Amino acid sequence: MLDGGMVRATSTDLLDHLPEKLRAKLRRNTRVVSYAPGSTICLQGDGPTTLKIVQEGWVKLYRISPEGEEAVITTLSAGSSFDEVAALLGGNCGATVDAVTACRVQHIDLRGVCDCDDCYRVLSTAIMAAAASHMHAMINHVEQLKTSSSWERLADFLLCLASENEADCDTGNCCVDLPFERKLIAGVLGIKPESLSRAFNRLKPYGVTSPSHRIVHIDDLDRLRDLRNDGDFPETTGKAA
Amino acid sequence: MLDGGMVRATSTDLLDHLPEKLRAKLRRNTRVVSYAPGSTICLQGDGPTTLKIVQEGWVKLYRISPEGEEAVITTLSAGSSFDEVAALLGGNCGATVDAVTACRVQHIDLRGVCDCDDCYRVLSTAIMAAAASHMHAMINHVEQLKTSSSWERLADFLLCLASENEADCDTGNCCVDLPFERKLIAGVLGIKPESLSRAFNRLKPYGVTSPSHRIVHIDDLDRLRDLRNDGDFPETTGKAA
DNA sequence: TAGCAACCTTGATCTACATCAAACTGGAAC
DNA sequence: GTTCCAGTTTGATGTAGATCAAGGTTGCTA
Repeated sequence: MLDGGMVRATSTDLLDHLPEKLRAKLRRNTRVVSYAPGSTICLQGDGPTTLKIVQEGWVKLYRISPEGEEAVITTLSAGSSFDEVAALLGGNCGATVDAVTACRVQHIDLRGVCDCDDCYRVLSTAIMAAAASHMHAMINHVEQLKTSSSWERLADFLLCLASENEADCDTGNCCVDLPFERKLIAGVLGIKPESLSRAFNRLKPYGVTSPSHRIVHIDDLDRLRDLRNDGDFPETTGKAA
Repeated sequence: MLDGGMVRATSTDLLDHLPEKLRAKLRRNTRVVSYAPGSTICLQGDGPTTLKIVQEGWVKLYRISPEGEEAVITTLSAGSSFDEVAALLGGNCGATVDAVTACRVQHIDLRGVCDCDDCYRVLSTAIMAAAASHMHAMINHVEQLKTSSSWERLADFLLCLASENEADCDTGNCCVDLPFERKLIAGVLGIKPESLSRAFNRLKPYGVTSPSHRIVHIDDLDRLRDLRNDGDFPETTGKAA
């Protein structure tokens, strides 16, 4: 529910629980590439594709619609992977991926890696787990797009970010660093930047303030969480309190 | 693009290319269940779940949001499977599934089926292929929700249905049988029934007419397809021609 | 075939979000 | 610092879709 349309950064990744022997094998097929912000990591349809794991920074997956409009599918950060299944089965890249911030990405060529059934079993299990988790996130995203308003999705997005910085945020107040520009946040939420700005205004009466473009302060996480669970709504015409 | 948010019915299913020996093994773990329209096949969170394959009829996957609103994730028909990965890895059911029409569903218990690595390799490959295809469909759906209007999504939905009845529909005119009630079509498209009704009206000037609630006639498939590719728009105020 | 209930459509109105234009901000380069 | 420019906000207005209420259809049952 509260994934805010964004796959969460984790400290671990898909390779973490593989046996050392297989990891060594994969390491030999790995190319680590650094990307400048805005550069393209792979294009939808490219193939045969590699397994990609974000080591550092943020990337966005997106499509360009026939009308030329960009549809952000999701954003990913360190620990997240993509194209897992396609890499193992010899398929193509499922969406275009751009670096949002400076970032470092592992490209792992899985072709021929799993000549032994044992390897295949272990690796495919890890890959299926990752695929299931992506599926879960996408289902949440669709649910959210179909049932929540823009400010509700924004609240979910902020709560999700907050729960990632567990360090300083369990309950009570909390400072959230926005990982990328608001235009992209708008894209993730499926709205325009102007509407995002107004969505932030709607959350102000609920203790969500923004001392600068990249920082958001939440007075009371539980209050915001309740807002998203109770069906309790902010004033339709609400402005800064 | 043109999947209309709906995973297409196929004559074949996930099991079709498995070796006979494995299929026999799976058959021993299979329970075939018939469902009346409106009955529930499984609940989100149920577990450990089974692999489910629709043999006949239509089912819908959905979630109930905290506010009690139903969000249709997708609909599936004969040949489509769900919960594949969760069944193999011992996870839970990812969404609630209801029978939309009378239908027959295989439930396959995958626990313990793959004691041999060989089986696992073959089965997991088939499962990953199915998972990748679902992922692809979900990405299309998100793209569609974020970039297309209600009538555009309806056009995609109809074109998708039309392409399934390939028999009578390649180009030119074509009759589409709606597989379920319009209220559910609205849910699939992420709009309300009233809006669906108006979306149909918008498509009338483009040769989409409806002699009865369950039948839609498309004068010229290519014209409708062009409409979705060219960025050419129907009149904002368009009514029945 | 009459009656009923569920489904669907239509009209009037309201609201959320988009659009367009203008002003504002804040960080990078000079 | 000043300048610049992209990113952001704000205001005015337009439009798609939601909502609410009423009226049609369709198909089932008797």
